[in-house]
Amino acid sequence: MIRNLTEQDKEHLQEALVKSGQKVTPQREAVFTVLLAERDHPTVDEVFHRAREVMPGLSLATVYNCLETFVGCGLVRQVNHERESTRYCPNLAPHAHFRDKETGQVHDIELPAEVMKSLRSILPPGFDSEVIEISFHGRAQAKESHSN
Amino acid sequence: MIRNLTEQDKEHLQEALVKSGQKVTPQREAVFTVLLAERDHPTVDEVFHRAREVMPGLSLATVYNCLETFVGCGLVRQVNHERESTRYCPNLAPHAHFRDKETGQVHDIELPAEVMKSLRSILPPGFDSEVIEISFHGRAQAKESHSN
DNA sequence: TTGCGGATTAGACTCATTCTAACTGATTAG
DNA sequence: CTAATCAGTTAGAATGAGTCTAATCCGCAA
Ligand SMILES: [Mn+2]
Ligand SMILES: [Mn+2]
Ligand SMILES: [Zn+2]
Ligand SMILES: [Zn+2]
Repeated sequence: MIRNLTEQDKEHLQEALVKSGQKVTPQREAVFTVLLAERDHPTVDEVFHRAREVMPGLSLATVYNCLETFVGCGLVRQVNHERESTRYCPNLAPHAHFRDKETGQVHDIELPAEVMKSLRSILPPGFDSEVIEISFHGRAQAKESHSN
Repeated sequence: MIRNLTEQDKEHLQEALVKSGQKVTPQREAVFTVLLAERDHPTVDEVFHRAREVMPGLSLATVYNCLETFVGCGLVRQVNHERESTRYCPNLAPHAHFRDKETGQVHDIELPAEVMKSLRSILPPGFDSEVIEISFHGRAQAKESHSN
């Protein structure tokens, strides 16, 4: 169910943490493992329950802390749709999100550099944007999910 | 401060409400007036306080109700940025939002049809989107706000 | 050993939003 | 005219995601 981190994933985690002056801990490894295992944009609660299967003592507070830490050092992105619970995404490539009206599932949508550029170009002079969030809402044909 | 609704605005309000089987009420007029008076994407609380100046007995619950009604009949859009309080926007033209990192102010960004089209085009087959939300976050040079 | 500082933890707290149940007031039916 | 109806309004309670607090825990270094 929850595969272990590859050596490469471990390095990725360690490098990002150390670079921002923080430590690799068992809890952080567990939470990161959960995020990489199933890239379905889980909520904090979902991460919590999944991580507990492998580390039963883990607390919800720590899951919040770990995720905040990861966001802070650029390991994951937060994903919000309206006022629903925040979800987390370890996909670092520029991408948009598509939320299925029926299932609630969130899908990644690749974002070509050319589209990014045309988006930046609509900003009037004086506006300088660091982050652009794009989210779609609609129906997606059921297409069995990659078990990764 | 809070200009009254023009005849045209009143018709717009009435038509949208009646079309979805609802009534024009003094509270709804007051809330709508507030939204049109200052197009700064106010939160519910801001709408509440502004509307109270002209209708002191108005309740917060009613402001929530009115805004939900307006969203339901397409008179205004909800605007969310991360998990901040929901804001409301009466601009019905397709547009994106730019949130100023420093001031928190939200600005409308016109969205050319051509950009919308290129966005739709990045959806893989099987994905059908009704709503596309685009939001920028960064710095905007202070440029005195139009007093409308 | 002991001390330090970051990390973890349980539980209290916040606060935007939603829910509930009583009330109001306009309209309709008898 | 009453009375029934019904959408809308209202105050206040409840909800729940997220944040905060204060007490440990623990690896490391003096
Ligand atoms: Mn789907
Ligand atoms: Mn500004
Ligand atoms: Zn994603
Ligand atoms: Zn707007």
